[in-house]
Parts: sequence; C-alpha cells; structure tokens
Amino acid sequence: MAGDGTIGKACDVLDQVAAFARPVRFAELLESSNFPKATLYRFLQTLTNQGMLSYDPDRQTYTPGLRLVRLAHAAWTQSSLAPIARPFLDALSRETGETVHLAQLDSNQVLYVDKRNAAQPIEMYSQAGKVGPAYCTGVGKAMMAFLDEAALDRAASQQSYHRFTDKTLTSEAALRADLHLIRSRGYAVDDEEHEPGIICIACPILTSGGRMLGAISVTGSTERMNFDQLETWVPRVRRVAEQIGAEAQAWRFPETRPSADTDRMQAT
Amino acid sequence: MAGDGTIGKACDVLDQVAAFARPVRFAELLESSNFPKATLYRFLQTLTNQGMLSYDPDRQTYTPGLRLVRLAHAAWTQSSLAPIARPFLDALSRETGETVHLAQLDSNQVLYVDKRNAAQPIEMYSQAGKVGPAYCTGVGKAMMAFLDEAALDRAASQQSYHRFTDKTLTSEAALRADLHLIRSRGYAVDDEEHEPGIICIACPILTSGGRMLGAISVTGSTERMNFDQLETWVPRVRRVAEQIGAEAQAWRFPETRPSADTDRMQAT
DNA sequence: TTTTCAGTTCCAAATAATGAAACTGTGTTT
DNA sequence: AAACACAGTTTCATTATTTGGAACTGAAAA
Repeated sequence: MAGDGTIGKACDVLDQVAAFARPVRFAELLESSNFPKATLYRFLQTLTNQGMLSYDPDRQTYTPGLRLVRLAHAAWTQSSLAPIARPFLDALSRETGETVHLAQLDSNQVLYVDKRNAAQPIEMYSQAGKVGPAYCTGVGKAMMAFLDEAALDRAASQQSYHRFTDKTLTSEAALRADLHLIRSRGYAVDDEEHEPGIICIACPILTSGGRMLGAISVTGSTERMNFDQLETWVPRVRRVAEQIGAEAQAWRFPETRPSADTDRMQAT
Repeated sequence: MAGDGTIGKACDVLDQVAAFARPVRFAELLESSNFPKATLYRFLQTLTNQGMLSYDPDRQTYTPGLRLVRLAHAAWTQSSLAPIARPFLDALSRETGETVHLAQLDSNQVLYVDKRNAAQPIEMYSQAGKVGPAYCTGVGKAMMAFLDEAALDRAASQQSYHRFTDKTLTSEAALRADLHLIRSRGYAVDDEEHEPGIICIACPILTSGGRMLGAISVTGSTERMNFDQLETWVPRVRRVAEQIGAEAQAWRFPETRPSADTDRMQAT
C-alpha cells in the first residue's frame, strides 16, 4: 500500500498527521515515523506551505489543512455517486424514519459519504468523511461481497477482525461465509456486530456490468425494533440501491461549465 | 504560489482536476497543464494509486478521490476553529433566524467552513468546503482587514475585482479604503456587493495577540429586511466572535487518545 | 489495409530528495 | 552566570528520483 515515490511519502505524512486526531508536534511525528528528522521536517514545511497541513505557531502544532476541505468538497460534488444518491437518501430517510447511510470503500475501510439521521437535524462533517471497519458493518459487508476475487482477497486479508461485541465475526473464514450468503440473497445484515444494540440492513450499489460502487443501509436499535421489522425494508432499500446504480451509470456530468450564478449560495 | 518540488506539482494537479468541476479526461488535463504528457501521466497514476484521485474506467475520467474526503474530515475535526465555533453558530442561528457562516482564508479566497441555513433544514457538503471571493464578501473583507501588512499586500493583489453587481468594489484602492473603515469600527458589511438582494454583516475572529483566525457573518435579503435591522445584530455577532476567539486560543485538544467508544456513530 | 490518435512505456540526462551532522535559540539545571 | 539540554532548523555532498522526448501500442476511423 505504500511507496509511490515522493508523492506516496507525502501522503503518508498527511495520513500520519490525520491519524493523531489532534494537533501534533514535530517531535511526536518524528517518533511515530520512519523518516529522518530533516526529511520529515522538509515534508512538513512543504505540505504546510501548500495548505495541505496547517501550522499553529502559538502551539507549534500541525493539523490537516484547509486545502483538503476545499478539495474534498470537489470530490464530493464530482463524485458519480453521492450527488446522485442524495435525493434517494432523503426519500428513504423520510419513509423509514431511521438512520440512513451511503458508504463507499476506501482502502478497504468503509467511508461514510452521506448520512441522514433518525431524529436529530444535522451533524455536518462529523458524519461524511468518517471511516469504519468493513468486516463488521452492514455497508462494509455488502460492498465486500460484490468485489471481484482479487480485490476481495486483498480486502479480507486487511481487516483487523477485532472483537467489538459477542457477535462480531472474528475470522476471515466466518466473514467469507457471511459474504457468500450476502451475495446469494443480495443484501447484508449487521446483527450487533459492531455495536451492541445496533442492527442494520444494507444493499450494494452496482452497475449493470456488476461493478460495485458503494452501499446504502438502514440502521435501527434493538430497543425500538427487532430484525423482522427492520427486514421489511429490504425490498425498498434494494430498489433504491438499484435506482442509484442505474442513474450513476447512465449519468454524464452536465456539459455546462459553471457559470457565474450556477451555484449561488447567498453567502457573504 | 507554485513550485514546492514534486509535492507542489502534485498538488497543482489535484487542484487542476478539482477546478474542472466535473470528471475530466487525460487529454483535457494535458491541454490545460504545462506538464509534458509522460509527466502528467505519471502524476495521475500515482495520485490515483494513492486515492487522492479516483479513476472511472468506464468513462476514462478522473475526479478528486475519496481519500480527500477522509482527510478533510480530520481537518475539520482537528481544526482549532470549526469544532469550537459550532455551538456558537447554532446559538446565533437560533437567535437571529438568519443564515450564519463561519469562514477562513485559504490562499486568499474565502473558504466556508460551516454554515447554518435560515429556513431550509440541511445541505451538507455543498456548503462546507465551498470557496468564494474575499474582496466582495462580508467575511472576506472582515478577515482581510485584520491581516498583517505583508499578508494583506499579497491578498489584495490577488483578488480578481470582478464586477458582480453595481455595488462591487472593483479596485484595490476602493477595497483598501473599506478595509480601513472595517478595521476602525470592528466589523464588515456587504451591501449587495456579491449578489443583488443579499446583504450581510461580518466580524473577524481574533486571538488576543491579534492573529486573525477567521470570521463569522449573518446574512439577510433586502426583500425581508434593510441594513438598519441587520446591523442591530452587530454587537451580538461581535461578542460571539470574541468568545470563539478566546476559546480557540485557550483551548488545548483533549488529552485522551480516541478510545473505542469515544466517537460512537451508530453506523453500520 | 492504412491512418489517426489517446493513452502508455522507455531510458539517459537533469533535477530533486536525502540525511548525518552541525547549528540556533530558548528554557532549565548546576 | 555558565553549562546544559532540547526542540527545531539549516547545510551540503551524495544518492535516488523525476523528467520528458521519442518511440510504442491498441483500438477506432478512414
């Protein structure tokens, strides 16, 4: 996974800073990295200079930079999945009244790309961009089940198989058995495998050629419902996933170059 | 602004892909870039391989990659401003009932980091991450007014001074005059300079040492209100900006390393 | 079949990255 | 006050990577 020359190393540094999940000092990074002092120093300089990192001179700490936020906005907007799925998620959330997720696979982890909450109104970035494990979530298993063989081998071998709950699948063999089942019935289930009390159903989003684009899920809690109730939504979720897949495939980006008022935002 | 060796060039390529605002083919990028074919090709390969770009094999197009979304999430979460400002924005939005923005300066453009809408419920990523001009927005001018001299020279000279409306300030001289006024009274005003019918007041967020961190604004439309009404909010906005500034400065990231259930998200 | 063209690979020359070691400046101990 | 410790910064000869013109490939058009 590592080592695309200078660029790969720079990305590693970015990930490392992000992984700390808090502002981090030079010395801390130096310790947790394999780079020699001068090398790491120059990377941090350059990345900060580029806005990929930001440096707080008061505290002498680094954090991921604002330029990433700008670029991520572009990534989300231009993605062939998220903007298309948006209205479908709205509808599904309205109909079910439950939490709804759209996820994609990013280096064999689940990346949540969009979300609708059950009750609460909004939570912003703290949702989109978050990552989770693939082997013990509904969307993760739904996606892995429809990877081609080579990609699945890679993905399955890179899971941590950490036991989050009693019901977590903790071996590649157990996971593969579940994936087989998922493939045959077309949807995945998370039966409190990641968090106690949280259950979920998920369907993959596929192109007609069988390429896996992502997954959507409906999540509930065992306090308010049981699996039988949740599974009544499966046909609906599956249909939505199919629609998203069809639109994503058919879709070509609108030809118009963004003109002055194409994306008004009334922000000043 | 350019040329930090290989890393700088790679970032340029990322920006270029993002700037197209749609999936883009190799040939298009080649045309709009100064890189020779082989060089650009290798950059695209590497960046795609790293997940910074994503490649659609069906259409042979590149878009900004998912890894950016993951990194941006970290940037937002770890930022010393956005998470702190969040509850204040909630409050300000509730009190005023108007649209509220939090912005920071990113390569002399306004980058909207968070937002609360007036009426509508949610709009997600289409908000955070968006960029706008600095010379003709309330937050932009509020921030520029509190840059140090060198930074201001750079920023002022890099504005486009495009005439969006009759009232847009279209010269550096006019802008500097307004910035002078803003500095002395402590808040900025956008009087339909960016969009007809849209007016706004904005205050800078400063540390006690005078370092400018960002700005917040309250926006209204001329249909529903006039400037006198909007300006009644100035003292409140200023106080909120001061509170955010104080907290951002005092704040140190919580010591706890993220434990298993620190950030439960009930997502599966 | 020939032509065209987008996309890909090659390799010697040019350039940039490397990292050990020396340095700086700030704060702390003797 | 001098000596020390330490995080962060700079230097520079060596080494490794990037570079890009040109040649190649394969698919589609003439």
